[in-house]
Amino acid sequence: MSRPTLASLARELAVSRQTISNVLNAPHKVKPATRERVQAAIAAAGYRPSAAARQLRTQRSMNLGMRLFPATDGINGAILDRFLHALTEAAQSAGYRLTLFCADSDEEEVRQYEQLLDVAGLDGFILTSSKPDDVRTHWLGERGTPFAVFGRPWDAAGDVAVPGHPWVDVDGAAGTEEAVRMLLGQGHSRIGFLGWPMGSPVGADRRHGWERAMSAAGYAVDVPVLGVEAEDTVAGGASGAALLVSRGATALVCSSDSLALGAMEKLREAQPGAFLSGQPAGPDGRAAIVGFDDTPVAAALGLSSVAQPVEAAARHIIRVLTHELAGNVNGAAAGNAATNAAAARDASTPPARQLLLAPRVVERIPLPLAAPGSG
Amino acid sequence: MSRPTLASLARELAVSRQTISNVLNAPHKVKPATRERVQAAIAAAGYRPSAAARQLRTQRSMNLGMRLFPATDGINGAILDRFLHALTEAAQSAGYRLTLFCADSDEEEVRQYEQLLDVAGLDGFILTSSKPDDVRTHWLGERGTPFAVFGRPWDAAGDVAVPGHPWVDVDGAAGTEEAVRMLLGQGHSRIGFLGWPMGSPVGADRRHGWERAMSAAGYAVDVPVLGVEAEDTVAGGASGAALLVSRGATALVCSSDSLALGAMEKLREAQPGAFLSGQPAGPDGRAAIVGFDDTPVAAALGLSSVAQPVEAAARHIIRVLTHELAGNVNGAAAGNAATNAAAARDASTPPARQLLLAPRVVERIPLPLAAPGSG
DNA sequence: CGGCTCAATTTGATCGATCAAATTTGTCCG
DNA sequence: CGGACAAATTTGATCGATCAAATTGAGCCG
Repeated sequence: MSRPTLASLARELAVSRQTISNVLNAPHKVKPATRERVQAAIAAAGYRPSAAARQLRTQRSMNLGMRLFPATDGINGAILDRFLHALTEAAQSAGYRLTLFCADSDEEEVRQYEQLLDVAGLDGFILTSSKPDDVRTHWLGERGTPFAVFGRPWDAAGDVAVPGHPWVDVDGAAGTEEAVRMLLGQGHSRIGFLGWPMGSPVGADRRHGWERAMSAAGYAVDVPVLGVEAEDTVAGGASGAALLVSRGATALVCSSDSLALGAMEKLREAQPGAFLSGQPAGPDGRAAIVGFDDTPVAAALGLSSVAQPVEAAARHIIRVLTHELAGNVNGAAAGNAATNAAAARDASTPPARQLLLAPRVVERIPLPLAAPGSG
Repeated sequence: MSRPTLASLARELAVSRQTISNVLNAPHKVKPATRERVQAAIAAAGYRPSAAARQLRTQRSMNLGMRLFPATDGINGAILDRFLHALTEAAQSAGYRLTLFCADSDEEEVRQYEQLLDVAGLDGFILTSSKPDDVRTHWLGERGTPFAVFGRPWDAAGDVAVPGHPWVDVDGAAGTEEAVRMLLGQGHSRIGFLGWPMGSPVGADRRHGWERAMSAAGYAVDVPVLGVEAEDTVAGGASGAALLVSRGATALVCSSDSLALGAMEKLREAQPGAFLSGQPAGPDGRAAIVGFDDTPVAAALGLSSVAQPVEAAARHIIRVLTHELAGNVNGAAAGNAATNAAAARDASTPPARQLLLAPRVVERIPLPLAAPGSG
């Protein structure tokens, strides 16, 4: 026999379609006795309402969309895997499905929104890699389509703007700040920063944390000297690290694991054993290089790194988005600008529409095999 | 004004709904003059048929499902990014959408199939990581749901079984074979193999290619000695490499980039410069270690690696799946067991239902910064 | 007992497309 | 001119759910 429908189940049970529908969507409207009888029948028949029919009538698809970027890098892009998985899982347990799509540019992405809204009736979108003056958020905002962004909205000056749409981000500055504090605690004082070229708000944010921590520790004078820019590649990390070491740095905080990896490679040759295993200042062989993103490579090589809580970010994005979709539109009223996860956890209060999560530094001991004399 | 519908457009044009529908789905049934008039109106109004309404009537959702595995490793899992992106892109340009979902186990995955088929009416599934005696393919096969697998069906003995469902895979043995040939060409003869513990059909396949190439070159006698198993981690690679070197290996073919990375780290310490830069036999500083999967890490570190054509695999999976969905069910008749991409390219002939793609070895020169004297 | 209220349930219309069958239009030819 | 036959177009029913309004039933009270 084929899939049961409301009508077929209704006939079998000698009740009306609407009663069964109510059991599912408004149980309080149904007399307890009937409700239980119907519920039992639903379970027995394995009845599941058709999303298409439901969508046709209600104009809601229970479907969220997200653009999949091409895997450009891979070392840093590795956290996308984790983000996507957590997102899918969270959406799923909130009763939503996740639809992926591709686009070559932001304009193309907007065209896809339009199409997916018309054709598939998606209920909302999740955006990543927010940019200053983002055409996508403008379009969605004007149209009134619900969405949430992983990444702060950066205005043209690189500062945080407040356009009021939901977003979740990780506080990069707090991450590099903590990394510096860790290195200070290990006895380092000449701590360099290896960052991306100017122009990236994310990069500027991470650099800012380093500056703040250095200044707070009384090393403000070193900031102009020990901050270096390099292209975000392994080779860039190598040359940047060489420069920093020549300027007297004994420890490095990097904007990415690619850079950190390059630095590690370079320093391993330049000062075998000494630098890498933390000799100048750090006890018990701790690395004096800290990367960013805590990619699998860092874990594999024993490289310390700043870990972003991407799973928490993904879960919160879904929480905010589904909250808005549940009818709680807008919300300039409540729950803005939280700086910790507390507001995010409580299910009863509305989730923070803007949330900045703190990363944490994962401290690692470099692979023993990198130390001489073990082969 | 709101979204145009078939009815609203029909009223405007003074034709019937069905005529417009025919223009879209069966243009030949409409008189050219009318057709063009309608097409113009469709374009002008920006009309797009509602997928939900269409699905309700036709019972086809134009939606494919794929389970997203948790990012366990990341070094090796990195190719998933590329696969997923290519898959999404191919599905999109074939007019299909891609829905993701999560599951904790294969049984749970099957439960998700059931739910997604009932609720969302997915048209088919893409499976990854095929296993011997796969419950998922059994279930889908029995139920008659279309699907395609990235990965050969391995029977319980680890050999290829032929259950007739569509699959695409990469010929791992051919990859390791080519890697060995490359190393032979560089003058190496004692070429070791660093693989996973027994039990993985994929691992056995890769080892097999090494054995074959070694035997073909007249080094069959070395096979029992120079094949070593290690856990698929960087640490495992390090200890395995040490063992192989102690047995006289001068070059290594590995089952993964994780293993290769570990080997590289280890050998760099043990025989600085000499081994890594190919001194024993290879000229011009070529690496004597070859990894597998060509992950971003390998690229970053200048590690040679066997590259899987995952994009081509993804495109072919979509091609086969959509071909079946277009009504060409089954097909024990035509297009089986192709061993190259030729059959895959021709759009007129039916796509091969089973396709084994050849990987290629990406030869790299180790990072210059790893050579002494450059810092 | 009649009438009123409120809870529980049912009925008919609707969402936006396609299918199958009916109808209109057009062409050709005796 | 009329009739057969094919081409082009239209009509009514349908997919499977929800919405809004109508109906039935129970309980209460004067």
